[in-house]
Amino acid sequence: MRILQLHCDSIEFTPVKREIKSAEEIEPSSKKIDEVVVAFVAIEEGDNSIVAKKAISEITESMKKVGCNRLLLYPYAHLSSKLASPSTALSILKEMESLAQDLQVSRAPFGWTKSYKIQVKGHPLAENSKTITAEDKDSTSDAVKAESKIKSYWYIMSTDGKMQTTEEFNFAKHPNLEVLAKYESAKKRSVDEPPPHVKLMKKMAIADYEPASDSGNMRFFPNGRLVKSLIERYVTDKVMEYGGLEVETPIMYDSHHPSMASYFHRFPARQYNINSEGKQLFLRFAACFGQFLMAKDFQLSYKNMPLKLYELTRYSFRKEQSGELVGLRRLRAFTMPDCHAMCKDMDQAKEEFRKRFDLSQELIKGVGLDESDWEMAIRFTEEFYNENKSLIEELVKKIGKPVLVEMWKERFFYFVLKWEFNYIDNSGKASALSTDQIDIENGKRYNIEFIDENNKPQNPIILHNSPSGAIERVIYALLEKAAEDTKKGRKPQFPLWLAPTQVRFIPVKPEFLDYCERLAEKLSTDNIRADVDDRNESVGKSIRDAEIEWIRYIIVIGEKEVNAEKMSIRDRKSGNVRDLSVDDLIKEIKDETRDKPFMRLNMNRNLSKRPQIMV
RNA sequence: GCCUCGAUAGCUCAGCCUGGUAGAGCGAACGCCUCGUAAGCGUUAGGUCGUGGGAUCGAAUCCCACUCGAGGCUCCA
Repeated sequence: MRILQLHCDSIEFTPVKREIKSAEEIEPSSKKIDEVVVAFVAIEEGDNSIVAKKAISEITESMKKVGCNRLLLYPYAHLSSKLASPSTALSILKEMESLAQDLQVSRAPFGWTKSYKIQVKGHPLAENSKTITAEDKDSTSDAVKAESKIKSYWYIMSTDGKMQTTEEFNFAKHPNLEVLAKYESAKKRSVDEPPPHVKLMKKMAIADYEPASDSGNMRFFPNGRLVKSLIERYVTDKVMEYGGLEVETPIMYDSHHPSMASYFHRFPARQYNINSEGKQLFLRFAACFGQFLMAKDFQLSYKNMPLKLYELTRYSFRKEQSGELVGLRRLRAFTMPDCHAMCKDMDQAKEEFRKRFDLSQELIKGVGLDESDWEMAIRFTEEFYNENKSLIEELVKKIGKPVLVEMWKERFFYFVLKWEFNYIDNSGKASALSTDQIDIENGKRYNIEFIDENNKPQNPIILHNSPSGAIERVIYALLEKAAEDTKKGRKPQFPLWLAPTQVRFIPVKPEFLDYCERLAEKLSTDNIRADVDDRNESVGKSIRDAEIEWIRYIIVIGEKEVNAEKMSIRDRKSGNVRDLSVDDLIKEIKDETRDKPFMRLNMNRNLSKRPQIMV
């Protein structure tokens, strides 16, 4: 965007004739303004809401200096040779006009040939030109600056509810909590090697970077897609069991919709922006928008509450800073289960909050992360704590170990209480998995209303729960955990229900291939992922390859097996070779994967038919 | 976004300091072997040395810019 800014005694302009088809519909009459700053503005390709905001804040600033409060926005194409489309230009001008409501703002009509008379003042600040781009550093808005100023008080709360400062607390028995506390409050980092999951996600043919996309947008190979699908299915099933109603909402929204504009004003986002036909669209960074806009259109009574809407976003987008993107830990496009509960009052919200806490805890264990793998952080305002001590203490008691507390003197965010489970990885980094928040602001912002017992409209309190956190991040945690196992001399493995291959058959000689195929077929009709190494390789080589793929059950088939009831089964978990019948094996696998979703093998059953994805 | 480091065959890496026709292992193709619980043997193919520019008779190697990745800083509503 280019701006020529002039402090004037007066300007008088007259629309003469329409210059373009999309010119504004106006009554072409002359207009004279005295004591005014005129901003001649050319909207350029790539300009967006951020540029508009920045332009207005710069204009406002310089107007303060010259002591003038009256602004005229004057579309002026000739300042630039790479103009935006007229429709975009007009909508950005309108946006600037609405952003400048603190001033007496007016706007010359767009798309008209105008004649004008102008009398510019003669002082040193009277004339000024600006070039404004989205990339400039200064685009961080006041809200972001304010956010960085809020003061946090850090404590550790023990299971008996006792709070000690992080300095007082004895971390001897809680090394991971210490890592989290240091990570969050002191921002201490000490890492000099890449996180091991990055290597593993490639090696195990789970996922990889896609250079043709933007950074942080991953591709998932068949194995990765399978693992991801299973976790997605599991989380969705559990949330629906809890009572979440699954919905689907658009991935992009109009930045100028009143609810969005208000939200951005308060919480400026790092979002992907798309300009299309004059609309400034942004890619969602959570499912909130879609679900709130949907709930707003529902007719709700207190009898319908709590109303629980759920969506698994594929994808949510956050344009994180490039330096912060790592493997599957921090992405720009990610899959986020997001379940909102609209509650009629704080009592109901608190009751629901408890249920979701239990759900999240169950879920995170279900995907294969033990309590020792993660640490809880809980954040609240001082006021909320004083009024709701018992709720907070109850949650800590449920976790059964001390948690990190962040307390704010005043509320800045839209929530009064928030907790997360943080996975602590090999490099001592903490990443949030499950989380829930009590939101007392967005019900009103989005005009979500229900009719209460007294026939009065009310805004609900909204809970924001991601019961597992981003699915990619769950996979990251599982891979980091596997890397840790390797480091400690244990064999790494996926939980059996997530293993891309659960059982592998290896024939001693090609003549036993048919028998292997029949067994694999039998297992797959029983919903077990079994495959066959039909390559002409030595038995030793085939076993080695199966071990490298972390396959839980490896079964070598030869003369002995064909003629006997039992097979010798190499079990990765115990490390032993055991003799089991097919039926006993099926039963064992069924028992271990009970209550978990199943999907069929996502690769050809025969190894010789598979592409080599990662060596 | 800023600072530091890196990018060589499908994968993992050597070569770079000290410029002179591009190397290994794994993987792939083909052939031999027909095998009992972590790598059987041989042959062959495979590389604009991340991209673009510069200095040089000559660049994977020296210089600059960019892209992508890693670590740190910042950020994570």
